[in-house]
Amino acid sequence: MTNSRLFFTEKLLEWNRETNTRSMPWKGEKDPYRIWLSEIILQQTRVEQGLPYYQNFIKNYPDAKKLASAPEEEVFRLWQGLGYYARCKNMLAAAREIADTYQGKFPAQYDQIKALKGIGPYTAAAVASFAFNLPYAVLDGNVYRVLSRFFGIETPIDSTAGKKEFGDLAQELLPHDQSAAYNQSIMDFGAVVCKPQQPLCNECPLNKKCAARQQQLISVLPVKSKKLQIKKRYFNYFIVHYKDNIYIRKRTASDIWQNLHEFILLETSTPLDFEALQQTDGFRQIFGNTRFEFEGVGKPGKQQLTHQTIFSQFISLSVKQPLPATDYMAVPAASLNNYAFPKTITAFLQQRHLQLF
DNA sequence: AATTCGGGGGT
DNA sequence: ACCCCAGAATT
Repeated sequence: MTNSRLFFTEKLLEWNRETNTRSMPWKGEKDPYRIWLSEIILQQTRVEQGLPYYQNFIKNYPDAKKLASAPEEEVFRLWQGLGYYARCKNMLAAAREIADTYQGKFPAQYDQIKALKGIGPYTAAAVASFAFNLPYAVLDGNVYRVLSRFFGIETPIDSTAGKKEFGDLAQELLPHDQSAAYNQSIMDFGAVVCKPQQPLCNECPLNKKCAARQQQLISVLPVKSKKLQIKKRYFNYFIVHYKDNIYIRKRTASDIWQNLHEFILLETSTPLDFEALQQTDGFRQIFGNTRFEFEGVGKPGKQQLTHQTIFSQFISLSVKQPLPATDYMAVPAASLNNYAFPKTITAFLQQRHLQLF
């Protein structure tokens, strides 16, 4: 252990004891189920955004067995709006694994924890340290930022080499007798003091030995090598009424919003109005020769995702005969709130209640 | 090793 | 616009 590393760990723990006031409902929590649930919800998600979901899940499913036996659609409804829906699917799979293989008792060994669906290196270390005080250092966005700045490491954090370098360093810095407190400290410190923008360097207890501060690298650390490309997509949704039913389906393709539902979708590579849409093959495949009556259009939607921009329009139609389209099902309009929908559709549904077609 | 998976908030 | 968020699974 070098001097600066001892200094780092000691000052961090001291900051946590004396200055850290960040409070969260699962802090100090020892129930591994609750810790796990909070960690799954908080993957790539801000505490403020995830908090109400956490409360709701704990209330509805107080333990792993309850979650494991819950109806899948009900669980997705609770997850609706939180994003990254694979987390929900994997969470259910993990809960069932805990119920079946471990009799509902959360496994206490790192390798067992890590083997559960949806649990990667970060979450395994978090649960192992917080619930069982096992010596595994967490490596999340906060840790990357704090370590890269204090130690002046310019290796890109989104590279294989970076993951190993930062992971090894984080593990070396971990005081094995205080893994829970230390892991909590470094993440809180990154969130409160060593923030992405406008970090509080003047009041930082580490500033004397911070390499980024000494070398004026605060704004360039941590380094990320990849830049993402954003695609534009045009989702034309048809809300087709048949008697009191509306056609929907569950999205299953390897694409966004897996396991969520949607109306009849005609995706186009360019924006098209209703008249132009009717001339496409896709439209004819859906409607065939079925006569339809135009009911109205909803407010156009625009949703910004990480890798794509979704432009959506909503066109309401009514038919007097069932549609030939087979992969959609006609469900009672009043039952729509039993299904989980992506944000762009729930926004439309809310809008529609005000307008009424 | 690179890509893809949401949605919200800050700048 | 762009970045970031208690990352993980898939390709």
